[in-house]
Parts: sequence; C-alpha cells; structure tokens
Amino acid sequence: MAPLNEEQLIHIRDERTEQIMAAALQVFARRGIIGTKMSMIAAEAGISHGLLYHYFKSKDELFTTLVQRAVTESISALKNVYQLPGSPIDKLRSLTESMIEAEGAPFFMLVHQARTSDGVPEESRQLLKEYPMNAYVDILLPLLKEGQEAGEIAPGRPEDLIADYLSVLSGLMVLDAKQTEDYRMPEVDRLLRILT
Amino acid sequence: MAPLNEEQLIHIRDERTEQIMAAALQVFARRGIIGTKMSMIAAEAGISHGLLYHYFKSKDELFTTLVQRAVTESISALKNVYQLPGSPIDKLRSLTESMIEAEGAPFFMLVHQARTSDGVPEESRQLLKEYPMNAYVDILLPLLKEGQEAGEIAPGRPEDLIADYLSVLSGLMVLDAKQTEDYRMPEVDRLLRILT
Amino acid sequence: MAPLNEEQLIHIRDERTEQIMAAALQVFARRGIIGTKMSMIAAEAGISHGLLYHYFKSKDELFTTLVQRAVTESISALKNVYQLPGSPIDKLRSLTESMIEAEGAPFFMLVHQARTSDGVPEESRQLLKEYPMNAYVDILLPLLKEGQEAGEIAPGRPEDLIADYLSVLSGLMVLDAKQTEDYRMPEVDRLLRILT
Amino acid sequence: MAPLNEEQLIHIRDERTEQIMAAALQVFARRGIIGTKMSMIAAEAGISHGLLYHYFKSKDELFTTLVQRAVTESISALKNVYQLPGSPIDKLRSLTESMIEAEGAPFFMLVHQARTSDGVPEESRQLLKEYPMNAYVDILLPLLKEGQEAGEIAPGRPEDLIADYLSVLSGLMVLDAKQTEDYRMPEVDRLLRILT
DNA sequence: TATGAATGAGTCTTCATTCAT
DNA sequence: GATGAATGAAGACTCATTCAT
Repeated sequence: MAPLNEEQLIHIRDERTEQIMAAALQVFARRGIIGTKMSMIAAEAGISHGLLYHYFKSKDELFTTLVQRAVTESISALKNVYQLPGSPIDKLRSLTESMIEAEGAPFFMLVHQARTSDGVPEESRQLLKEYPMNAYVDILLPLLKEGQEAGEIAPGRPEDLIADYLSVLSGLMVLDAKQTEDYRMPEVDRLLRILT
Repeated sequence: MAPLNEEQLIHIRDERTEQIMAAALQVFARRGIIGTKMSMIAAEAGISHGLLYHYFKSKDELFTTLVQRAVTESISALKNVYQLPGSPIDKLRSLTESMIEAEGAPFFMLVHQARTSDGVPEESRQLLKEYPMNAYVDILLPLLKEGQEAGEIAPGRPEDLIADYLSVLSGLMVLDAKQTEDYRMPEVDRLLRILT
Repeated sequence: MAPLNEEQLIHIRDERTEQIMAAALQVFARRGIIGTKMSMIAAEAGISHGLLYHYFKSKDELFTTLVQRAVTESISALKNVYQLPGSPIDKLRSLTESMIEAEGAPFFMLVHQARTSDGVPEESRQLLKEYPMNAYVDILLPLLKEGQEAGEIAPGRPEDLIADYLSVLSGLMVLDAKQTEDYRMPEVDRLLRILT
Repeated sequence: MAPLNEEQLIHIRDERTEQIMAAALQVFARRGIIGTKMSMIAAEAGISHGLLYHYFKSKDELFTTLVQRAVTESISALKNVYQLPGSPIDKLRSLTESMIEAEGAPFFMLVHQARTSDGVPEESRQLLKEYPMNAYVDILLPLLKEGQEAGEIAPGRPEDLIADYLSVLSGLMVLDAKQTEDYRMPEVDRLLRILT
C-alpha cells in the first residue's frame, strides 16, 4: 500500500538533506549563524522554509551538523596527507593546493564563525573545543619533523612552525582570498616559504 | 540644573562620541553588524541605549562612521611607513609589528565584517570600494621596489608580493590570531619570509 | 492490486471513520481543539496524517462531527432514563452511574471545549446553541416532578433543581474527577443529596 | 539627570505588571495556554505585544507567575476560613459564597488549564504538584471534624467529604457556571447538602 | 543631556492542509 | 485507499528606534 517504496523515500531524504546542507554551508559561511535567515537557506536550496524543518529540527541543529561535518572532514583531509606522494614538503604543497582548490573555504569560514560569533549553539562550541588547533598540529607533527630532518624545513619548534602555517592558511581561507577581489591568495610556493 | 556652558557641552559630546565609538568598535569587530545589538554597545559604553541615538542617528550610521575611520587610519598608517627608520625590510618589519601590537585587530575585523557580511549599510560598502586592496598596494609599491633593488626582497611583480603579504597579514588579524588560543600569530620575521 | 469490491471499500471506510472519531474524541477532549494536532489524532488512530483528509475535510469538520455525535447521544441517553427501572430517584441514580461509568467524560469535556474555547468552528457553536441546558432540563422535567410528587425529591422549582444537578455533574465530568488524582468523584448517593 | 525618578519608574512597572497579569488571567483562564496568543493579552491589557516582553520573559513565565499567584491566594483564602464567624457550616457557607462571588472563577479555570492542558510549562506543573488536592483538604480537615462533632456535618471520612465538596465546587467554577448561560450555579445551601 | 518605557517590523518555528506517487 | 514530502499562514519572540519625562 505504500505509495512510494522505502528506497525511494530514503533517496529523496538523502538528496534533500544533502541539498540543504550544501545550501546552508554557503550561507552560514558568509553570513554567520545570526546573519543567516532560514529563508535564505531555503531559497538557496530551492525549497520552502517549512521543509527545512522536516529535515533539521532547528537552525542550531543544522549549524551544528555542518560544524560536525567540517571538523570530521578536515581531520580526515589532514590525516590523508601521509598518503600523498613525494617528500614532506611535496606532501604539504599538495595538501595546501587541495585545500585552496577544493570548496574548502566555506568550511574554514564556518569554523571561524563557530569559534568567534555569538549565538552559536553550545553543542557546536563543544565540538570545536574537542578539536582545537593542537589536534591538527599533532597530526602534521611527524611530517614536519621528517621534513626538518631532511633539511627541507626550517629548524625551530615544529609545533610552532606548523601552527604558524595553519594559521596563515586559515586566515587566507577565512578571507576567501581566492575568490575575493579584495584580497589575493598567494602562490603555494610562496606560502611554503614560511616553513622553509 | 545649572546650565552647562557651551564649551562644557561640546566637551561632553566629544567625550561621549569617542566613548561610544570605542565601545562599538569592540563589539562590532567581534560580532559583526547583525550580531551586535545596540544595547550591547550601550552596555559596553556604560550608557543607556536611548542615549546612543543622541550621538548617532542609527546603527548603520555608527557602523559606517567606524568603517570610515578604520579606512582613514589604516591609509595614514601605511603612508607613515616611509617615516620609519632603516632599510625597506626594516620599515616593513616595524609596520607589521605596530599593526600586530596596537589595537589594530578590531579595525581589520571590522573591515572584514563590512566586506563580507550582509546587512551592511550600502554607504559602508561604497566606502570600501573606494579603498580596495590596490589603494594599499600602491602606497607600499615604492618601498617594495626599493627593497627589490636593494636585493632585500624577492624578485617578481612587486604588486603581487605586497598584495600577498597584506592578505596574509589581514587574514591573521581577522582571525585575531594574536589573542585567540585557536590560532597562532607567527613571529614577524617568519612572516617576512613571504617577501624575501 | 486486486481491486476490492465496493462492499469491502465501504467496510474499510466505515471502520476507518469510526477509528478516527474514537481517536479524535480522546485527544480533543483532553487537549481542546487548538491543543490538538492532526498528527496526534493520526498517531492515536494508527494511521498517517494524510489519510485523515480522506475521511474528514478538515480539523474543524472532524471536531464538529464529534460535537454533533456528543449532543445526539447525550440527548438520547437522557431520554432513555424513562426506560430505567425503579422510582424517579432510582432512575436518576442509574442515569448518573452510567454517565460516570461509561466513557462519558470525553463527551462532556468535548462539549465544554466547544462551549468555551476559541478557535471552535462556528458550526459547532451553532449546534450547541440549538441544544442549550434547557433542552436537557426539559427532558428530565417530568421525572423531577414525579419525584417531587412522590416526596423523593426536594420541593422547589424543578427546572432549577435539575439544572443544578446537571451542572454539578457536568463540572465533575469536565474535571474528569473520576480519573484524575487531583479531584474526587463523589458517590452517587452523595450527589443525589443535592436533589433530596 | 535621571528623567524619571526611581519611584515613578517603580510605579509604572508595578502598574503595568498588574495590568498585564489581570489581562492574562482572563485570557488564559478561558482559552488555555495554547489557545492564548500573546497579542490577545496585549490587546486585553491595551498595550503592544512587544511591551509584554519587557515585563515577562515569555508566555510560559507569565503563565507560571499566574499559577503561582492562584495557588498562593487560594491557600490563603482557605486558611482564612477559621477567622470567619459562626459554626463550622457557617464558615463553609461564607467561604463558598466568597469564592463564588469574587473573581475566583478565573483562578479555578487557570488551575484547571494548568493541570490538564498540554504545553503547560514544567515549572507550573511542579508548582501544582506541590499543592495537590490533599493540601487543600488538610487545611479544612479540622473544620470538618468539628462540624461532625457538632452534628452539623454528615458522618463518614472527613477527608472524603471535603474532597467531594471541593471537587463539586471546582467543577462548577471551571464551568464558570455563575456567568455562563449554559450552566447554573446552585444556591450555596443546596451545595452544602453534599456535606450535611 | 539622559533614561527607560513603548512600539512594531522582522525572524524562527509549528502545523493544517495539499498532492505526487 | 494510503503515505509522507512539501507548502505557507500564523504565532512567539527580539531588537532597532522613538519619545515622554
């Protein structure tokens, strides 16, 4: 009697969920959680605002879900660096390139919003507390040390070097330097000079 | 009820104005124009919210006034670089240091808010259009060239070099890397490696 | 997909209608028309909320139908009192007992909702206007008079006596005094003291 | 410099608060918490809906405040019974009369709403749990016993007698029998027959 | 000048109702 | 007949702004 079989329903739900999350990421990233109206997300996703609430209980839940995903994906992207080919500096170059190329900026902007804005759900804040800068630094630490041993990377506390690098990169991503006329995204090799 | 004379009134007015603008800068910088409530500014300034409207017609006007000041002061700070002692790279080092040291971050954050957020008054946006990255680049261009001629600064299009550098710096300021645990403000000499 | 014959369809339809009305009565009685969500009725009836609309055009229609039934059945219950055995006071005792015992409370609560709440469809209100207290009083009037003549029932205007009694009873039913810890349903004989 | 002195401000606040609570009591009592729109309360109080939120944080808080007051005042009214003149039954007669006369019905209706409706703030529910029927029964228990000893009141468990009486009375108040054409508020002496 | 009471436009969220399947 | 995705009107609540004092 079921008019749509379960598979079809799951398909619709997955598609809508993805559609909404993509739309929300774009809008939240630029406008922050307060500046984002649910109607904007609905419009961006091409659905009615009422439908948002079939898929996410609230604006907060939607935001938190995105932050969750941003954290998860960024951690996994970093961990993936060790699979890349070449020397440590080659790996870092590739990592940087992929971050810049991909649609990575919204994630950085979202996390920045989540860290600094007001009106951010407590759950999101907790999530980010569990993944502070150090968590990211730790992942890349072995690579940095290897690079220093190979003489490719400048001497100094590797923790600081990598934190410096990630901070510079984060800043540029948050500015959306690649897409914005107002700023300029440096060449990767120029950025890497910070480490060399 | 002894009436104050005109001079005293002007004095009060100037002081209040300054007080409000300082408070507003702090709040706007961190929370953006939408995230900032007039009552927050009033609280930060230690006055009633009603009084704000004696000094600024609206939230938008207050915001725009701050952006105006931010632009003016940053331009003049840049122009001032030529008065600094030492070689071109020394001058850039001093400039960078003073930006990081001083209460510069709120200005950068404010401008970033003004550039990216929505709900920003059109007037602010216009103001920023009149002072795009190029305006800043142009000011520093002679210094860059001089540095390149002296061999202190890497070869390449000086416009790009300086734009890269300013972008990196802006990003770090917007992250408030100096104050925030989540990020790290690199040493100035490490930043300068981007140029050298 | 073997088509059901007409008889089966009618059977399903009747069964569903009954099922929905029973569910709706329960929910409306406790939560009132505004506090009741169609999804609650659907859940109580074990069907999808969409299906409700195959059987009732709207929430209002469903509510009105229930009120209609409540009025009809209560009138017929009252009229039935004359078939009960025993003296007038015996009849009243039996009537009271059956009202208290049976699932009568939801009807009273529903009617109370319909009389007092807002957001009640005009049609329901009209229905109740056609059956004011007097309609009920009139039905029992002969019984009261008979009881008075027999000396079983206190003297006084029989209309008032019966209206008093029905009001007290209604109040207790609306409180759901029988089911609720917060109140107490008196013994029938104690209630009858009002009349004796 | 304060444009209104503190006393004036307190006066305004008190007046408004009272005005809002009176309006809210009327509306809540009849329509329940869900059926009541804040705009209705605002209209009843003759103010804008925005102003409600200067005085009460939310609809829930307003409702809870009223329930609090209803409980407090009803307890104190009951306790006051011992100050009334006459025999136990005289005291009960006076108590009943004053409950019926005074604007007591909205309080009963409010409490009934709070006990039975959905969407009632947890805090209100807690409040009522602390004052169940028993709390009221206990207050009147000595009076009942005294009446029984004097032979004015029927024998039987005094707890049950008084609970019966209070339930009947509550029911009539909830029906608003005094004001509503649909019902009839019996004479006090007729009600008292329940106890005698 | 200074305060805070007052207003109302705008946003989040709920839910009756519709409709494709 | 049956389901649940989809829509949009309506209500709670916030906050920029006004204004009496």
